[in-house]
Amino acid sequence: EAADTLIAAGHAYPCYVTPDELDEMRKQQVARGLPPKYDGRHRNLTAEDRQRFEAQGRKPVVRMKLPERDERVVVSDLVRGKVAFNSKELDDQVIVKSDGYPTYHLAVVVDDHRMGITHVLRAEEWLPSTPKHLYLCKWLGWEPPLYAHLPLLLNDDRSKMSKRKGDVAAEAYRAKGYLPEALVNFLALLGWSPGDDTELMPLPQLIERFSIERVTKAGSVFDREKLNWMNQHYLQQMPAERLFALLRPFVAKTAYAGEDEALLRKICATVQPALVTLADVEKHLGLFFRPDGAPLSADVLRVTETATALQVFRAFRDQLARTPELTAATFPLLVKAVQKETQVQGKSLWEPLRAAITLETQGPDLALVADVLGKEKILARLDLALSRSAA
RNA sequence: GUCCCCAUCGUCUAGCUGGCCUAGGACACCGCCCUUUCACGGCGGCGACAGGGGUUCAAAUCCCCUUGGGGAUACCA
Repeated sequence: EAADTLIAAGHAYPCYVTPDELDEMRKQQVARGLPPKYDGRHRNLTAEDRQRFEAQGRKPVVRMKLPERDERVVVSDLVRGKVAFNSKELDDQVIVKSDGYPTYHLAVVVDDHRMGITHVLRAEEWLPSTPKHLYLCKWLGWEPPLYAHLPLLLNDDRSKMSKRKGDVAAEAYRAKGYLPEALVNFLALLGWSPGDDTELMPLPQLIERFSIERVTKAGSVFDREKLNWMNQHYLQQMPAERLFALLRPFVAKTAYAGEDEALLRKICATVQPALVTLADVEKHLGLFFRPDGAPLSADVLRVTETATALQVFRAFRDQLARTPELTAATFPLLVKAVQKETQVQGKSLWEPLRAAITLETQGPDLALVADVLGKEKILARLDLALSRSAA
C-alpha cells in the first residue's frame, strides 16, 4: 500500500533490472574507477517498456526515486547531534523486492509509523541509511521518529560484532551458563554509564538510571573477562534454591544426571562459590563422581608425592578411621589433630590433603567437599595416594 | 574509491557548560593482608589524555589539520 502510494506520487518506480545486470553494471563502474551505484536506467520507463519486460516474465523491484538535484539531508540524532548527508550520495534504494516483500527500509518506516513508535534506538551502522528513511517519511506525509544511533559492540579486533557472525546471540550466552541479569548489567555498561562509579545494577535500577544523554559515541569491545566477573558476582548472590533450578539443565547434560537428587542438591550448594558460569558445574561435578583410578594431573602428583604429604596422609587416615562421623564441622578438627601430630601446617598441610581427597589442586572449601564425599571414599583415596607412593 | 561516525589505562569508562586532574573507578595482571586449604573480601602496585597547530591567564576538556580505528556503500538486516 505504501509502495503504491509512493509510485503514484512519483517517489518510487518499478525497476526490471536483473541481479546479473546489476552485477555487470557495478563491475564496469569499478573498472572505470567509479563508485558502484545504481545508474537509474529504469527511472523513467514508458508503459511500453514495462509491458515488454513483463512479457519477458521479469518481476520488478520497486525503487525509491531520489531527487534529481542534490539536496542536503540532516539527521538529528539524540546521541550524535546533527549529521548531514548529500542526497547525491544515496542510491535509488530497493524498497520492495521482486518477490513482493518489502526490504527493511520500507518495512521499518511503515511499521514504526503504524505502531506509533516515537524513538528509534538502533546501532550506529544504521546512521548512513537514515536519510533514506527520512525521505520515505516525508513522502508518505509522516512525522519521523526521534533517532538515537548507539555505538557498536566490537570484537577483540575492534570490528563490528554481529549477531549473524559468531557465537554471540543472547541464546549462546545462556547456553554457556551466563545469567540474564549479568548479561543485561554488563551490556548496559557498554556505551553507557550512570555517571558515578556504580557498576553492579540490577535491571530495575538500570531502568531508573538510564538516560540517553549519557550514551557514549565510540564503539566498545565486548570483554568476556569482565562479563565473567559480573556473572560470578550474581551467581554468588543467588539463593541455593534458585541456583539449583538454574543448574539443572546443565547437570542434565552430564553423565551424572541420574544421581540422587538430594546429593546433587548438596553438591550444587557446595560448589556455588567456585562457579563463574552455570556451565562450570559440569567440571565440579566431575570432582565428586570421578572414579578413584582416573588419571591425575601433574600438579596433583607433585603435591601428593612428597615425604611430608605421605606423613600427613598416614596421620589423617588414622584420625579419620577413628572418627565415628565425618561432617563439614568435624573435618577441620581432624586436620587440626594431624597438624599437632605432624607439626605440618598451612598450605603444606591442606594442599596435599585436597589433592589426595579430591584429585584436584583447586576447588571449593575442602571441609564441604569432604562432607559430600563421605568417610569411606576419602579413606579409599588416601589409601590410593599412599600406595601410589609406595609403588 | 566515496560518504558518515569515532578517538582518555590492554579492555569498559569518569571527565561533558575549560582551572578542584600530579586524570578517578571497574575488569584483567602483580604484590601484601585475611584465611591452618580453595575462593571471597580488604589494601596497594602497574597502567591512558594518538600527534601537531591554534584559542585562552589556564585545555584531556573548545576549534582546525594529520594520523588511526570503525561503519555504510545489497532484491541482508
